[in-house]
Amino acid sequence: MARDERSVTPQSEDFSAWYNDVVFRADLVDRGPVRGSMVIKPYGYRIWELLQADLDGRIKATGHQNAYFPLLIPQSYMEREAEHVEGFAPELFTVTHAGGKELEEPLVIRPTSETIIGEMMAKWISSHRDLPLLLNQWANVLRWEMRPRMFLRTSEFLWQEGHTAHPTAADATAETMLALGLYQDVAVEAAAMASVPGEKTPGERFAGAERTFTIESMMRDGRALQAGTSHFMGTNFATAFGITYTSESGTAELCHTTSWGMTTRMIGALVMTHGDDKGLVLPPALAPYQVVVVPIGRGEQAAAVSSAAAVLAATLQRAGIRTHVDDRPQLSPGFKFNDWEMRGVPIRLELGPRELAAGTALLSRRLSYRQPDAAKEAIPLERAPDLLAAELAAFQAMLAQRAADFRDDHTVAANSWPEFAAGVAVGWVLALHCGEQACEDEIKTETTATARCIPLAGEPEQGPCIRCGKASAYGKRVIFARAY
RNA sequence: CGGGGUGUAGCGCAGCUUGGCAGCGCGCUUCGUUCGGGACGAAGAGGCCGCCGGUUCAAAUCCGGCCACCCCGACCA
Repeated sequence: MARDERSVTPQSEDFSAWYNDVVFRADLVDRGPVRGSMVIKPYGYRIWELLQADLDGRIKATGHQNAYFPLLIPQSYMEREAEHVEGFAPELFTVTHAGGKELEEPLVIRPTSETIIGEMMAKWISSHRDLPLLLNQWANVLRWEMRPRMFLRTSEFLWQEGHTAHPTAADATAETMLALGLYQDVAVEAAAMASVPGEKTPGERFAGAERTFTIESMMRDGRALQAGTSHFMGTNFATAFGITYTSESGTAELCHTTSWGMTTRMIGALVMTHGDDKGLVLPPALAPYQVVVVPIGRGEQAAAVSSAAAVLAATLQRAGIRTHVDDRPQLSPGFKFNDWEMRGVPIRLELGPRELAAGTALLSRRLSYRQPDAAKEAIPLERAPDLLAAELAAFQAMLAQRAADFRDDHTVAANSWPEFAAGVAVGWVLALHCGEQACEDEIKTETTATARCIPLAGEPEQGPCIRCGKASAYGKRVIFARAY
């Protein structure tokens, strides 16, 4: 391949290869020794920490408390909810030995914690006064995946899982929607993604849930990615684990439970939502470095430039802007420009003798939507904190707008099968569907597209199924797409 | 599980057809010169050629077996 060794595979040539190039070259991740495992490197982990802090704040602000449950779960727990075990059995890691001896009962490494938390909830809840019980945990989970992909599907991943118990179905449903709303807010406000909240069709439901909701996001190859999910369990787990309470009138009642999760997959989603052929593009809200200062100059100039860079960085830090000075002496400015573009830093400031003399810094944006040729711009140093705060806010908003425009530009409403097939090859399709599983399966076989969600905001509409012509279900259009 | 591919220096690869001193580029170390879009020179360091066995005077190379990882589908956050 004639391509420069130092750049990445273009998206248009092979999106999948592009993704791999970027996550490694941007220094987000490395491969672990075990199939499907990953080492999240400091730069990638910082993104996770920022997302985590944002989401954790929202979770706590809505009355949930963090707790931590064990990694190891008795195998028998998994088997108590029939659909749940059936759904997860193929993915389980099982521990059969400990202390050099075979265990009497095998332990599974949690693929998710409904069962062990359900068991504990049953113990902790006895009265209607104990409800609602609003728990969350930050943890790692393990699932044996057939086809791993960095961040998107690894055998071990990090997430947050909320687990709540409520007296009534209405309360639990409200909680399910509340959690979905938190995810949508994080996705849009922090990650600048254009997610669509909706409900999963029955075939796409979580194992053991009565209703599953999702936020679906569009990646830059037109595929869909589930970026967060929230489940209404009804009384399924309460029945399996005996999560009951005594009501005000003294009767024994089953709780209604929920669970909801968002994962390190979000990092992959960020990459595929905003990235381009120069590499990663990070929204300021989640960028480890929002501004990178590149000092330019050697010899006599170096000292003056580097101290000015340090002063500038300190000033910006004080203003709450995550700033980094790239003072690596052995590397040329040009190398650094490319490096930080690869790593997705929103704004770069060049500081050399010319700027020093003029009392300015040369500002360069990682991406300029609708003005791809926008030039570098000199900004006065004394106004840098205010100007950069504004620039970062504008950059964040620009990315969100760009993602929304991209989603809308790649979404079509189809009323015929040819339209459907063509639409789903390049993006999302809104179509009426009969709701039958066999029909969904047929669509998948023919186009590889699946029902992503029934958008909450969809307009009421009835008509014939896009595939089989039977009467539509759900009362509105369904999003179909190829998915990750 | 099906299909394809790859295992040789930290990374990317060549060498294998036709057996004969283990190579190249990048990176790394030291010194010097450089620094406004991926700098240059000189001198260095770095190897269980995936593993096990076989053939041979001699195996990275030929033969047999095994293992691992990657990519494309089915499963999934």
